Amino acid sequence: MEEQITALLRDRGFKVTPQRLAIYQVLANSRAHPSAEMIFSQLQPAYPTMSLATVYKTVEILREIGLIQILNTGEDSFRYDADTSMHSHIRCLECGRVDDLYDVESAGFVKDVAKKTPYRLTGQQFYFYGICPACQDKKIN
Amino acid sequence: MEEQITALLRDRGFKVTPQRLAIYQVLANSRAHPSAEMIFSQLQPAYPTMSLATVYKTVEILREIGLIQILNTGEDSFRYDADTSMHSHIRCLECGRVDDLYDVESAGFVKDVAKKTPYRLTGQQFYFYGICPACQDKKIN
DNA sequence: ATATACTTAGATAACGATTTTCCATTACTA
DNA sequence: TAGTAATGGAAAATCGTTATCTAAGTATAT
Repeated sequence: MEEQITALLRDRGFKVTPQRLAIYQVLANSRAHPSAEMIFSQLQPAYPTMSLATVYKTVEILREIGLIQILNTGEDSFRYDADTSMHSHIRCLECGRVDDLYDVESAGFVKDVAKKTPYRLTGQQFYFYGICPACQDKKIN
Repeated sequence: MEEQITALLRDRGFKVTPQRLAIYQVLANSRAHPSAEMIFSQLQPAYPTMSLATVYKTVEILREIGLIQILNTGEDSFRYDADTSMHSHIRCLECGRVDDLYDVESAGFVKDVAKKTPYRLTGQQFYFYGICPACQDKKIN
C-alpha cells in the first residue's frame, strides 16, 4: 500500500514526503471521515512541527491523484475519505458523526437521472441526515 | 402569496418588513438557486441600503418557517431554494449553474436506506455533478 | 392617529475554515 | 554528491458567514 501511494505521487510529479504518507495513512486507517483539524490533531504527537496548511495542501494533492474524496456534509468544515468507491454518507445531527452507507441500491436512481438530465453526468453525492443509535439512546434517558 | 408569507411571519412572531418580503420574492421568482451574494446584488437597485447581513438573517428565518430550503452543493457558498418539495439538484462543474432534477425516482432508494441504517432518518440531499448543455456546446467550438 | 414596547435593519467588527505567501529545507536527478 | 525544483511550515490574507450595537421600524394599546 505504501508503495502504491509512493509510485502514484512520483508518477504525477509530486515529491514523496513523510507528511504526505502520514496523512494518507490516517485516512486509510479510519472510518470516521476526519476533518483537516482531526487529521492535524491525530498527527500532532508524531509530527509536532506539521502545520494545518500542510494538511490542506496534502489532501488536495491526494484528491487530485484520486486517492481520496472530499465530503461536504453541510457542516462548517470538509471531511476526507480514503474510500473512493461510490457510497453514500449519513451524518448524525446530534453528535456530528459521519457514517458510510454501503449495500444500498442507488444504481437505478443514478441511471434514471442520467437518462433524464441534459447534463453530461460526471459524479454525485448522496447525504442522509438523522439521529444515530447512540444519540437515540441518550435522548430516552 | 404575499398574504401567506405575511401571515406566516406574524404567526411565528417575526415582524413583517419590506426587506423580508423582497428577499422571499426573489427566491420565489427564480429557478437559479441564488446565493446570498446573488440575492443581495439583485435587490441592490431597489434596496440600495440593504446589507448582506440582512440577507443572511432573513434566509435563516425563511428556512425556520419552512418557506425555503438551504442547499450546499459543495461550492464555497450556500444556495437558497423557495421550492421546498423533495427534489435533487445538479451543478455544472464548468459554469456553476444549479438546476433542479424533477421526475426522477428516488423514493425506492430512500426507503432502502431507511430500512438498512440504524439511524433514525430525518432528511437527505442528493447532488449530481456534470456539464450542462450550454457548456458542452462551448467545448466543441 | 399617537405613544409605547419590542423587534429589526444596517454598519461594522468578529469569526473560523481554508488558502496564499515566502523562504529555509528537502527530495529527486544527472 | 551537487544542483535544482518542489515542499513544509509560520504567518498573514481571504472570504463567506455570524455577532454586536444602535437608529429606525413594526405592532399594539390607547
